Amino acid sequence: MQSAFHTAKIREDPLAGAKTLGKATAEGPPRRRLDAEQRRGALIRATIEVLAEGGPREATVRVICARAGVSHGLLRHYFAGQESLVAAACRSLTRDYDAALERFLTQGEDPARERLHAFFRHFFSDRWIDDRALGAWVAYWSLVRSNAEVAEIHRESYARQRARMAEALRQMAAEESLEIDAEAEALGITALLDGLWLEHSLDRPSFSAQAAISLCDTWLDRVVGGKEISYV
Amino acid sequence: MQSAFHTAKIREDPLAGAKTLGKATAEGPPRRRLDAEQRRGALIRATIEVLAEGGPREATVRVICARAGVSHGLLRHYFAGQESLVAAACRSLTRDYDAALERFLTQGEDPARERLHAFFRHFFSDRWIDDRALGAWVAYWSLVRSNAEVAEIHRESYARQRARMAEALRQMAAEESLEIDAEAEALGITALLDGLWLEHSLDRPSFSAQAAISLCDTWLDRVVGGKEISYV
DNA sequence: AACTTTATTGTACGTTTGTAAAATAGCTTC
DNA sequence: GAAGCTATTTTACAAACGTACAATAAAGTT
Repeated sequence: MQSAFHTAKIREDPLAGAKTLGKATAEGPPRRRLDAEQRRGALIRATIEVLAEGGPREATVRVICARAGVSHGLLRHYFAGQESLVAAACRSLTRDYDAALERFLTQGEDPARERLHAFFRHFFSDRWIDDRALGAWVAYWSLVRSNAEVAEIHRESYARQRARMAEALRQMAAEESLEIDAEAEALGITALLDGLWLEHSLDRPSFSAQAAISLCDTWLDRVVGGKEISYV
Repeated sequence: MQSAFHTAKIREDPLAGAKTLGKATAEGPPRRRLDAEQRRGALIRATIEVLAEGGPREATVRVICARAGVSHGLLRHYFAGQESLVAAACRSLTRDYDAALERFLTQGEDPARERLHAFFRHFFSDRWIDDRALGAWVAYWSLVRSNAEVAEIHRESYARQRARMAEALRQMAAEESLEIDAEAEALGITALLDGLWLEHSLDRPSFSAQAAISLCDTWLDRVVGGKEISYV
């Protein structure tokens, strides 16, 4: 990887402006002991960022730690090794997604159809359609295949995702007196969401976020058609 | 990467059984000079396989060349470097996909709807749902972001993909006297295909190939519903 | 203020990395 | 069959890799 330019080795200031403690020498900011959970969180966040920007190949121990504003020796103090840290980052990623699903689909007093629409809007907003997000997710998918722990994380996360979606669809059907196969419809709209999100993230100009949201809403509209789906 | 076991350094036989030429010493099969296009093809194929099995991190120059049955020094004789080879592999990947699209959607005398259905079946058959295929595609996606050349490959490939799909849908609409927004419907079904394929490849047992095919057919059925999609 | 604990750094080490370039050998041409 | 071309291998090398571990210092305890 000699072609990749060297990232600055300069130690980043994890808490600029708080120089009252410790001695700030000319070599940079002083050490700061951090709460274990905070440090772990910072390392995980740094891993996601680096994974997102440069892919798995650039996500080396030294680069991750530099991004976290920490020397590379510290990684093994909080994680068993690089793989373990990356797995933790993947888990964090799926947790964020699941939290968004729960917030939009299972909370609030709005009709289910409106809650679903709100989630579509959120999913194609800048919160998720982000240069960084795609890289992290793609790196995550690439690890699902090679890392057993990450594969398990994915299995659980995907099942929960579909279950939440099916539940919302069931509520919508009840509110609107429709007969639907909620599991099959959930599988479909989840795949539609994933596919639209992937392609929109890969090449933003190829279609608008509004087009994606419309297509998802259309799926809901067409659910009414009620033709049986053979869900084997 | 000390955890990764060392792959056997033994030279693989690129053409077992053809030992009439050269001297086959005890150290392995003799060298074979190959046609430039064949050698390039072998290296590209090896890159896809390695990318698929181990992801971008394991796809090192030495591993790729070993898989191609060639010493690692040869890579630079056919490609400018590792990145260039990987870009060529991505191009090959999209070409295969485009060829399948053309074969199923634009050839034959069957009604358009049946041709689409045949493509769905093909897309979720073992030809595409393959442990190796997913890894290669995920690696490809991860490069779309970081490699400008691969990004351009994707842009062209995706546009062609949607155009072919839209054309098939237009034919179906004409044959069945429907009024549809072919571009929007193509965007939707393409995303549905991508999403289903991704999730099915990531975790095969989570739903059957038949379920995926049914969902795609259902999309076609529901296109009839004819509600206007605002495709911005 | 001295002592303990341990978070954090810095250095070291053996491997592996991508590429460069010399050495070798297969095929063609004369 | 000797000469020439170049595909292929071999060797070499500096840089970067992940991990181990001794050295340092920040915070808590007495």
